[in-house]
Parts: sequence; structure tokens; C-alpha cells
Amino acid sequence: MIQKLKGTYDVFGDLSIKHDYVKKLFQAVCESYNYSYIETPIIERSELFHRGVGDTTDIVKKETYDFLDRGNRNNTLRPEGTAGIARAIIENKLYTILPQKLWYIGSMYRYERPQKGRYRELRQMGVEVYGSNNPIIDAEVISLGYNYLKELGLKNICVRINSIGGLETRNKYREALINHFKNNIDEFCDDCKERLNKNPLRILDCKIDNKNKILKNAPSILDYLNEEEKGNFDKIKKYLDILNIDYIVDDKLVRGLDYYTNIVFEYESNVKSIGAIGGGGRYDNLLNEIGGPSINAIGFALGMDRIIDVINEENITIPKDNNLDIYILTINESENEYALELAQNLRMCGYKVDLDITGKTMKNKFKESDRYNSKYIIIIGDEEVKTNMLVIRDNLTKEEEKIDVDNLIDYLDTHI
RNA sequence: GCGGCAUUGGUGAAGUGGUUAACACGCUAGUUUGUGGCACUAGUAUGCAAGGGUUCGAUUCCCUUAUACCGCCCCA
Repeated sequence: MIQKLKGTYDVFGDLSIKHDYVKKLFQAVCESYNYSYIETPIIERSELFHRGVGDTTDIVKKETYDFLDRGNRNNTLRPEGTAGIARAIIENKLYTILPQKLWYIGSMYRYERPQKGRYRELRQMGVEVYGSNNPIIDAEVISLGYNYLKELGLKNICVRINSIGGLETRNKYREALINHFKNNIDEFCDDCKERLNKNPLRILDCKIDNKNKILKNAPSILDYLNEEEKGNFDKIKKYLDILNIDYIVDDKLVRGLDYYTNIVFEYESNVKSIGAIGGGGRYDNLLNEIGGPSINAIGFALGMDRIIDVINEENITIPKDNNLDIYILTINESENEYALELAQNLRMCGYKVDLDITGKTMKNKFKESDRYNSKYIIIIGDEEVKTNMLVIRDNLTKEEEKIDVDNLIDYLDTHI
């Protein structure tokens, strides 16, 4: 048997209802904030990701799906959404009209060891805003994601925010961190020893050493922000207060890649095994890094798979409106043509209609109508065909009425 | 990439080195060929992830592979 690839899964049944709901609600929320939809290719030139995300981490080389195409070009399946959109902004010169408020949804690919909530093909949705450094936009972006998660019904969503300043600030802070840790680095785990010179910010969210006093007393990046950076951060916090966003400042929050500047944030559920379900920040240098003009940018991405996990974990009910309006069943095969035509007409009128096409017993035809949760059942036998009087049954009350086929639409319009 | 643990039907699962792999749900059919969802009856894995090995004999033991999950790494 041919099996699915490691870290991928099929979406059908209940899961597809959830996926559909999660996507549609995200679209609705984004539209209510006046964001437009953007879709970029899943496959891009490798340089886009290998350059755009920076090289202090080796994740990109290790964990992307890279391959040569038939023309010997290096291609990569996108591991995230931001770089492709940034490329599209530059290539299509979308920056001539600013700001651009965009949302996206799609599959990303990462060559990782799968676990729960962690797949090789993962689905993400997110937003990107180009061309504004106004803290109001920062607050808007954060609140969009927050409100979406709230509206989904997730309980106890919390936003952790931090500001990691600009390049200059971060270099100063980096030095301060190295100085702070270097005399006691022996107390830390082997990974942290590695990190000390490579990426000392990463020590801050080490899982092994997170109870270490030296780590707890580490200098805070917030003390290294310059006046402007500090002012911006304060404004963002103020706006978040106005917007009633439940956030906490976490000066140990550092995002994985080094293209972030100033505000960074993460959305967190209170389901322990799942934790962070998305995150983002500002990346004012990204466009420039991949060969475009210097344009401010901010965005976030949410992991759809993890959102679904939280929905399952917290038993959140998905309002589903995929029930059938009418199920038409025939008693004899000779009525099928009549039923077919009726179904067609009702569908043209906008009703969700299905009909029995099997030669099953009456019992099974009824069962099938139940499986689809049909609101009404229309029963057609030879008598109905002759007289054009249909039996319509309310599947909730089980009451039946005989009505003329010409009055059917009127009947349905008033009842559904 | 490393370590651990697991894999029995459509689903939830019980079970054993030895003739027919329990039970439940579901599904199919009948009692009931113009009205079901209840009830009763019957059917429903030629096979226990795949391949190989040990054995008189393996679903049960061993190896390899695949996949899931947990931890590490990492988390754009």
C-alpha cells in the first residue's frame, strides 16, 4: 500500500469541516480589518529563503525541502509565507502604493521530525503590512490575530510581547549578555555554551536552564532600547490597552530569526502540550535584504494545525451549516427522472439538495437523508408524479404535508 | 539528525508460540417491496503495519523498513 509521506495528513470528514471554518473565519476577520488576499507560489528559488532569513541559524539549510529542477535550478518549497510575499511586493512593485495590508493562507513545508502539532506539510495563515511604522499598525496587527483567536472561541489566549530594538540596540545587548553569562557559562547546558557566542539571545528561552538564577537576572533588552524604540513600544502597549488585548511583556521572548526588529510577539493558548500557536513581529529590513527598497513591514503567522489541536483539546464546537435543505427520495425507479428535474430546479433556486440515486430500500433512503441531516424530505411515488402533488416532510417534527409542486418554492421560502 | 515507545477490522479495542482472532459501535441484508431511525435475526479481519528470520508451527520471539506519538535539536 502506498502511504502518505511522513508528517503529512489527509483532510476529510469532521476535520475538513473544522479546516473550512477556521479558514473562513480568518478571511472574514481579515476583511473586516480591510486586508486583501494575496497568494504566492508554494515553490520559489532557493535563494529567497536562504538569504531572506539570515544565516546565524542553520535551520534553513537543514529544514527546507530543496531540490534541483530539470534546468538545474535550486528550488525550495516555501517554509513560511513572509519571504514569498516580500518577493511579490518587490517584483510587482506593490510598494508604489502604500500601505499594503495583506492576508494569506496556505501550506508550508519544513523537513523536520514530526510530532503532534508539528508537520512537514503545515498550514499557516497570516497577515503582512508593508509601508507603515506607525505603532497603531503594530497594535492593529496584534489585535487582529488576537481577536480572531478569541472569535474562534479559544479560551485564555494570551499575547506575549517584547521589543528587541534595532540592529544597534541588539548588538549592544548582545555584548551585555555575553558579558553577563561568560563567567558562569559552565553552569549552563552544552547547547547554551554553544549559543553564547553564536546567538546569546537564544539562551534566554532555553528550556533546560530556564530556572537558572543567572539567567533570571540577565539584563533585559528593554533597558537597552533607545528613546525612539522605547517610545514606540510604550505606544504599542498603550494602544493594546485601549483595544483590550490581554498581553504580557516578556523580555525573554526572542523569535528564532534575526530579521526581526523592534516588536515581536507570540500567541499562546493555555493548552500545555500545544503552547504557542503563532507569532510575528516587525521586520523593517527584510525587503531591503532581499533586494527591494527599504520599506517597513510587520506581520504574523498562525499555525492552523495547532489551532485545530486547541479546538479539539478544548472541545470547542464548530457551528456547521452544511446541512442539506432537502433530500428527495423516490419510491420506484420510474420516478427518478421526475426527481432529477425537481432537484435541479431547487438547486437553481439556491437550495442545498440531494436525491436518492441508489436502488436501496425505503429504510436506507431515510437513513441516508439522516446522514446528511436534511431539513426536509420530499417523497415521490407514481401518484405524486401523476398529480404533481408532493409529500414534503419536516424531518424535525416528522409532520408531512401534501403540496402542489407549483407552490413548492413558496413553501420552502417561508419555511427555510 | 539523535533517543524512547508503539502499530490488531470502517472505528474503539480484547487476546494468544499451536485447530474457527473476543466484545462493542458502524456497515449490509431480512422480519417490513409508500415512510426509516426501536427491536430481533444473519453477515461483516483468508488476517493482526510491510518485508525477512528463528520455529514442526508466529499476530505473539528476533531483525530491517515504514508510520504515529513522546523527549532532544529546532521551531522562519
